[in-house]
Amino acid sequence: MPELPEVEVVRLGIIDHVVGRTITRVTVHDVRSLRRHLPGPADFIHRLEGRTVVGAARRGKYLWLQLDDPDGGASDAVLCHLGMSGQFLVSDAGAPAQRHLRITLGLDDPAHGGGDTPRELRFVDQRIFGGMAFSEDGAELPPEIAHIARDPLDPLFDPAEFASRIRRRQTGVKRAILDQTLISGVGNIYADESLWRTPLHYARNTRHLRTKEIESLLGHIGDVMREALAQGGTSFDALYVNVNGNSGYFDRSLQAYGQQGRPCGRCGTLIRRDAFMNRSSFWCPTCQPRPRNGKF
DNA sequence: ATGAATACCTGAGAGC
DNA sequence: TGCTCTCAGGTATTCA
Repeated sequence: MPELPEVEVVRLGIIDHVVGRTITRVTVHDVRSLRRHLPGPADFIHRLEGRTVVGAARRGKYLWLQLDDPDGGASDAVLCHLGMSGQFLVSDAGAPAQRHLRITLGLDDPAHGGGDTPRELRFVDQRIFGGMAFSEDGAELPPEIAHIARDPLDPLFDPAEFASRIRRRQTGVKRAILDQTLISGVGNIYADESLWRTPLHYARNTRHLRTKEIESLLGHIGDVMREALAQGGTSFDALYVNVNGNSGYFDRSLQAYGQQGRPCGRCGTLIRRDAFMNRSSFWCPTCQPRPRNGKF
């Protein structure tokens, strides 16, 4: 389940394979992966073919390929979201199609004059929660995601503003940190891990959080993401990228997520699992006591 | 405006 | 064995 660290691993994994390359041919295998590109697949293909990728950027869980501006006009982008199951692969053009291949971007390398084996950037996505869209004038920040807050790894992320905004909310703290307009990049796994570390129960009311609790939570969100990124950042092959969004973090370091019935690493109490927001929350009943009256 | 619920998706696994 | 059901969850949309 790609959250911020996994998306950053993907960005780092593909960047050297796409920057400086021209998109020669676009194949849309499944139009559902273009759900957010309203003009449709023909328009998507037309706008991409012939453009050169000059960079790859990210905010939260969104990733975008920055395109050159041949007319000296607006600098466009290809906006991508991995959803639940999205992957990017760099493949030889002749390699057989993957099972859930949705979109293929054929790449040319002008610097090598076509002498190398042609490569493709392939978007594979089993559940089609992710997708791609052409973003006009979106190179710096796609307007489609301008409402998304900066993420905790962004140097311009403002902790004081976050503290101020979250305290004006009247909801559970986990709902708040999953809200991408307050802080981006946090998904269910890192939400539970951060809340366990702080520790805070997921239903604690944002309005009654103490300043120290917000500061601590924010610190742990940043820590858990940096640790996950450090573990995932070394796992991809430099030449044939198969970035599957699995940073390798899951197997070793999770203290709460998916740990129901196992002893808490801090106190030994068995970790519990609750249904929450059509998903699950994992928490330690001793370290993260359930609030009473929605307060503490 | 804010908060909460729902639709969108596929496949693995459980239960019968 | 084959069927039905449940579960995984990020985001846009809809409703209160």
